[in-house]
Amino acid sequence: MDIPPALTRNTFSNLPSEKQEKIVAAAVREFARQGYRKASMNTIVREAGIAKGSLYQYFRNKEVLFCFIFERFTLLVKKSVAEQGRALEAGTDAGSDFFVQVRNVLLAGIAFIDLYPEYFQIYLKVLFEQDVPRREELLSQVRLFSREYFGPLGQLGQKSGAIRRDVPLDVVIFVLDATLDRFLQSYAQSYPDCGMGLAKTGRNELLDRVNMILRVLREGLTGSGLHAINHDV
Amino acid sequence: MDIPPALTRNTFSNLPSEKQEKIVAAAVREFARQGYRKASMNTIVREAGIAKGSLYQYFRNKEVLFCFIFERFTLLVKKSVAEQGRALEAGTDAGSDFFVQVRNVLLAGIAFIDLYPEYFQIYLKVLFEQDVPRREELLSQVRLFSREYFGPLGQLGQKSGAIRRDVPLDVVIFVLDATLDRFLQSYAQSYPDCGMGLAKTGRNELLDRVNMILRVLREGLTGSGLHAINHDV
DNA sequence: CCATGATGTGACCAGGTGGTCATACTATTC
DNA sequence: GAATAGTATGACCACCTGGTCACATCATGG
Repeated sequence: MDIPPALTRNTFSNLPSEKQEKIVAAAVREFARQGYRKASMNTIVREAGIAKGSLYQYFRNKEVLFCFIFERFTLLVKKSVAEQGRALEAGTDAGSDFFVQVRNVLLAGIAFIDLYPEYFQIYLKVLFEQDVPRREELLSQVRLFSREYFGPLGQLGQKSGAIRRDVPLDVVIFVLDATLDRFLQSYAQSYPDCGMGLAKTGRNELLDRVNMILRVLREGLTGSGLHAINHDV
Repeated sequence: MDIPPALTRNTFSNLPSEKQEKIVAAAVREFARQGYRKASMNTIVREAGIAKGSLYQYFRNKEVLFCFIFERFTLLVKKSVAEQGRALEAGTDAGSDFFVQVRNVLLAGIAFIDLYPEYFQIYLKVLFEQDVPRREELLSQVRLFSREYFGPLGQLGQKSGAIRRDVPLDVVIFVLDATLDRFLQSYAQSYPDCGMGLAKTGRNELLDRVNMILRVLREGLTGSGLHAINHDV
């Protein structure tokens, strides 16, 4: 994504170009607050304490700057899931229960938000904005949940009998994706007021919520398995 | 909300001010496509085939125009739920099963989108935009699902035993809201690719999906009630 | 047919946008 | 110290935004 210059000189100081980092830091803040379109290059420049011309020496234009940052985001995501994968291997429950895995994905998401709240905010903004330059391309590189992740998982679940087989995989994934996605959104911001106030609660209550949501996904909203009759709603 | 003028003259023709309607129609299109911020008054004026000054004679500014349209939307919503309420009274299942009611809400949402897709699009845009002028105030007037609607319903469900009591009402509402909301989003647009292609499918398949999603919400993702052990995920 | 007041019009405004470029500066080399 | 190349700067550009206003047009009442 554009060759950030000034990396050929190496005057011993500023190896990874401290100026570029200042720009990126300011840009991340601005994009997280405003989304792509509303973010102002002037503001970024001002907040970075830098001249406009300098910015455009490092990043050809707004789109390039944004893509650079978003690619950082996808890198951080990949790093995170890799770490989480290793953590799982270390534990005993590699490839264990379907819902344990789902829970782990959700917890990984929470951990990511805790670590990089601004980057996650940018991701959300892209998700909701319509005209980010290379939106589809960028999003396809992350896709935290969704088909690619839950697809195989759900398939295995259905095969092993952990997941009911009388409901198409599509629907399974849809419900999972909708719930988890919304949960993370609620966690990351105080989303359209339905957030249950997640962001404020302590660690324990949060885990409680996670467990209860998973229990509902698992067993449904009706208590224990005394349904079976009247399957057509 | 600003007194749209030209309603005092009444030259027999254009009773509800045909010009105003032209403006509103163009504005609805534009806001539905672009959301509040990105929508351009110039475009609206152009598409309405009208001079800029004229627009500003009917609506003091962009905010007023938008609020006028959004209030139309809330009116349409209220009309729709009222009609749906009457339809329910007519049928036999007034105040019946919790999930039947949830299903009805969802179907009402689908019907609304079919009737007024552009207005629903505007609603979605407001939901996802951050800096719409009187966002909170406007949204609070609709709130299709969410606490106010599902709160009492869920409470009754828990009391009657239709809904499990070992999960807080908050969580019940959260899962319901997340799933239904996302479903309507998927229906209204081809939402971030997880849409199961709802918009394209026929009526029957759509109802099928609805039923299956409700079944999952009801009974959970694991087949029939053979869980009970290992409640802590 | 004119006078009056409401409506319609588009050139115009200030302000903000992303982006440019001649210039100034600074570090390196000879 | 002079020459050279890399970097920093901010005034400036064209463009677009929401909004205004002096003027033209029109329908009406006398």
